[in-house]
Amino acid sequence: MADKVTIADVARAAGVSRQTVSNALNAPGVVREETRRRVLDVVEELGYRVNQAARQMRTGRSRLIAIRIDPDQDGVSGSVHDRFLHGLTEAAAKAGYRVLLYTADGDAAEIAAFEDLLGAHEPDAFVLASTHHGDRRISWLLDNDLRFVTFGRPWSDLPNARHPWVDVDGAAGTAAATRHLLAAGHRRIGFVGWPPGSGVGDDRQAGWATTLASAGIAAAGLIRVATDGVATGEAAARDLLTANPDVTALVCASDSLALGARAAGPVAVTGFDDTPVARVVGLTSVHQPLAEAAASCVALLERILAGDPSARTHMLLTPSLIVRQSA
Amino acid sequence: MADKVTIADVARAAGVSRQTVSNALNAPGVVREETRRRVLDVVEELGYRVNQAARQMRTGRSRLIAIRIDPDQDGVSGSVHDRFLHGLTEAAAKAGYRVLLYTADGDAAEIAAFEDLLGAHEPDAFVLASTHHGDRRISWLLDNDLRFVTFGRPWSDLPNARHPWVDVDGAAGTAAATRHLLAAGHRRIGFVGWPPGSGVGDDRQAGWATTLASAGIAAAGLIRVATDGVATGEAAARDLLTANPDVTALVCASDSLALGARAAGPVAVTGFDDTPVARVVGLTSVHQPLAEAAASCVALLERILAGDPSARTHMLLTPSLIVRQSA
DNA sequence: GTGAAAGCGCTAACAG
DNA sequence: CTGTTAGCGCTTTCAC
Repeated sequence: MADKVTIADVARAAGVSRQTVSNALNAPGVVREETRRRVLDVVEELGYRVNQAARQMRTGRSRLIAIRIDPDQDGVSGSVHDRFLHGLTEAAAKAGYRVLLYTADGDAAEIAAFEDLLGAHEPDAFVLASTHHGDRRISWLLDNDLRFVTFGRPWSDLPNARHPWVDVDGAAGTAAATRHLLAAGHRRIGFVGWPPGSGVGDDRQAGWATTLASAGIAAAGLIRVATDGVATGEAAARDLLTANPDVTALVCASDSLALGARAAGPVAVTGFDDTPVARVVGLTSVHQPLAEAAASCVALLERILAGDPSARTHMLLTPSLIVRQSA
Repeated sequence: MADKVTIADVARAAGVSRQTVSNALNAPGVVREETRRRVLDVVEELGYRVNQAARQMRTGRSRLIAIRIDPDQDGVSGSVHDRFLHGLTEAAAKAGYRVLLYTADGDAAEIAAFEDLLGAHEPDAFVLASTHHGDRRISWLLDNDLRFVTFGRPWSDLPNARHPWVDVDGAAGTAAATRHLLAAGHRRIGFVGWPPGSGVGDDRQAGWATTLASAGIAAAGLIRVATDGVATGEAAARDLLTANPDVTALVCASDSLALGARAAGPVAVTGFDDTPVARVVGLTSVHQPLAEAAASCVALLERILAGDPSARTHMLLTPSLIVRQSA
């Protein structure tokens, strides 16, 4: 590490004042083109880099984006968050931001983490993943007038809940899976999902239900719920198939459930998330465009941080169906 | 967010000087117990938190630990890095540090990232995962006298390569797997691994070989290598079984290979990494204590950052075998 | 266009 | 044990 080179060094070498260097870097229009050039050359030559801490003291901006990292929950779909995180880091870097990690167990703990972080490293924004009904983190951030984007739409309509979000259209995913099964000739298509009330789960179920409905096929009675997991998926699928022996295909709300369903009988099965497991065992699954979702989060954040009020929007991305042997 | 409360506010409220507040927080021994108490009470009451940027300008320490995040490589074992990252974030938080992420494609790019980071956010230390032969990142960090720990031992003996590292004993893992198979009555036990020269792979192979040797069983000719992956694992295992029809068990260098090997014939199989896939399909696999590894990295880093020269050590952790149906 | 001055919040050094 | 002074590197006024 060449020892610390400050703005003063650059100014001296370029024969200008410190302020001119700062302007050349931050307000390109203010400095004569020729001067700017010379300054930038010197910057390059000396390997000068602005010191974030100093800049932050002055501007109050850290160029840091904070996000929580969890232990892979059910294990199988842990890779989803992982891929999102990678995309976020990459997109953030392109926009001149870095990603700061924190952990927290539960909403209350996460809010405490917000306070901690804000007092210490002062991230410019937060990215909240896995939003849920009555998400207190969101109202807290809103109440405190902080900048953030959620990856996941606001499932409960908070009174003042106009915050920017990015999400993947789960219903579109299961709809694609259902259409695929219909095209393959299946007519009795069941659904294995999660207990109602989980936002994400309800959404996925809706995609299946509406697709069947618009195809003029009754779907009633073909639903079984389970907490996420392979064993529970198998049990649920077995129940469903016992009650409805004519069912030939199952759309599942997750790869875990699908894996279980697959073991429950000789039916076509689709999963959700396109996890490594799906790839390995040849499971047809709905793939979420996570890198794109992450990039969208950063794009939204950039506008928000630039003070663009029209950035209080949302983006709903469409997933794609990866067809493999299982269906 | 209660608006920014500075050290001056605390000093005023506590009726002491700014410096005394700073001392109460940073040098507990220097301040009278009663004063310290009062100051801390006020700190609590006002919700004061030290501003990192300001502190960093003074002390030159950011309380940031940087680590690279990759897209899940082969997909299957992506969860390994994920779990490590979670453990690192948690352990770092306990030690008062935060984890900063960056991406880089290749050693050269990563070195450029080091320079960037060091100039801007100035992380106090780096954690390098997936070390490899002739790792130029390590020599660069060493040359620049920077603080870091590697998760993975130094595979090439650099001349000045006395840096702290944490690793999991891969050989012990495959040895445990091999012993398990021997105990189950297997006598002809093959190995499916990666091409030689990969450090990690060679280590895992050695565990299998030495265990068989010390059991007085010849292992020659029972090795097949493949680039990591399910398909390649299956092909390699098929070859091996064709050439050695008496083989009844296979120790594999990864869960991917093991998954493939399993499909190659009716043999007992063990994998490595205890990935979600292994759990789901019931594959016996070697489990790495990643949270512990991460905590060890942080512990080492803490000592290094405290200037403890004896911290230039290493820690080799022992993995455990998770026995499932496959073996 | 360019330069000089001030100060963000903190802590190391010193004086009391 | 406590208080004062100074300055980390940068950018936001404000003169020139």
